[in-house]
Amino acid sequence: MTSSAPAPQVAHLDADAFYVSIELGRRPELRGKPVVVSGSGPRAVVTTASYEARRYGVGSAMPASRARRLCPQAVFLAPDFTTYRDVSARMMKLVRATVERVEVVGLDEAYLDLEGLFSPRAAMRRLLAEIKSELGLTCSVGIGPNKLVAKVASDAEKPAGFVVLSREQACTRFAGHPPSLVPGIGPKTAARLAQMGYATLGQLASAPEALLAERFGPNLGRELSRRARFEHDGSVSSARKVVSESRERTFDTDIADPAEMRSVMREMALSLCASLERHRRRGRTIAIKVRLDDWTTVTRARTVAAATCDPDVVAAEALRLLAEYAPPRPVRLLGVRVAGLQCAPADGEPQLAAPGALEADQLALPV
DNA sequence: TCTGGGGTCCTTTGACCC
DNA sequence: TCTGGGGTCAAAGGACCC
Repeated sequence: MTSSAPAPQVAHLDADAFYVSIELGRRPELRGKPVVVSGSGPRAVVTTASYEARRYGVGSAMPASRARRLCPQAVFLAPDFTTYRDVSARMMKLVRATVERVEVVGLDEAYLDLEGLFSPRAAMRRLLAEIKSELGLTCSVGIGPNKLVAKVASDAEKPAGFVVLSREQACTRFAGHPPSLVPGIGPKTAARLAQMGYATLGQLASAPEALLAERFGPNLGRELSRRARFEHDGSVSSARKVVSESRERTFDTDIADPAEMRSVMREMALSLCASLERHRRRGRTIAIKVRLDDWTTVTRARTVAAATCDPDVVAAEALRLLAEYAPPRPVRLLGVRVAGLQCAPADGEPQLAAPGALEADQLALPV
């Protein structure tokens, strides 16, 4: 490398087995044992598994019933999101005391803009030590020239990893890994790529971009090609706008009784509106989601004249949409959503129309 | 093996307007 | 009058992420 401008440095900080670690903090007798945080119903899934439980094949998003079969001796704990949110807030406070620009992604991870830091690596080491001593949590860190490299690097040596890579090093190191290693390439896209003969990031990186564009559309095609080369120019942005809020519920057993569906829908609309009200949010688009017993998922939406968080309006519209769809089979999930959110006007003030002047950004895949 | 909940964003399609 | 193109908006579906 010669005289190119110094690459911006980004860190990705990711708490290891976050929920489980918090639980172990208050139940130290469980340390070293397989521990699983999951719901309790027949259709619950695993939220987090300790590394001991992972050795038995237990992993996130797996049905809890299967986790129990794989590891019957595991201790199953119900999630306590109130505490997790609290610990997360304390962790992010420590992060912000170290770095000015922080992009929080979920409760347990964040991107940090290291620009301007005197000694980024030393600063990150100190931050890790602080998080460990104050909260008892171990984190993994990835550092790279962009968010994509940082993210994949932080995942590479979990738990307690500390991996610094240039873009070129990332390309070399992960060339033999499947494309799904990269965020934004999920199972569906990975399967299509595999069918085209691109089973590794190295192969994908040398695929003709025109071919990818033809198969996946110009935006995603180009993005796949760039990601395979670990190119990414999204910046670390502290402010994200909430665009929708929802409630949904999966039933322990499917329901077929319309009256029961209406009752659940009403209940969720009330809870949703209470939260919208609390956050001074209103939205114009009211949508429902219905998942049938055969897993087909249908959404229906209607945009109303004025933004609202009125439970009567939201519930009535949701019930109307449900009646119009009239689920033809038993239902396993119902949901309600309010989108097109805007902040409520100050009392008595008329609401200005949203400018809607969003930047024409590049394809906004995660990372 | 039988798949949560809460989100974001993209693509496609169709309506409507100029 | 007919046709086409472009822009915008809304709806629906789907992929993906934590």
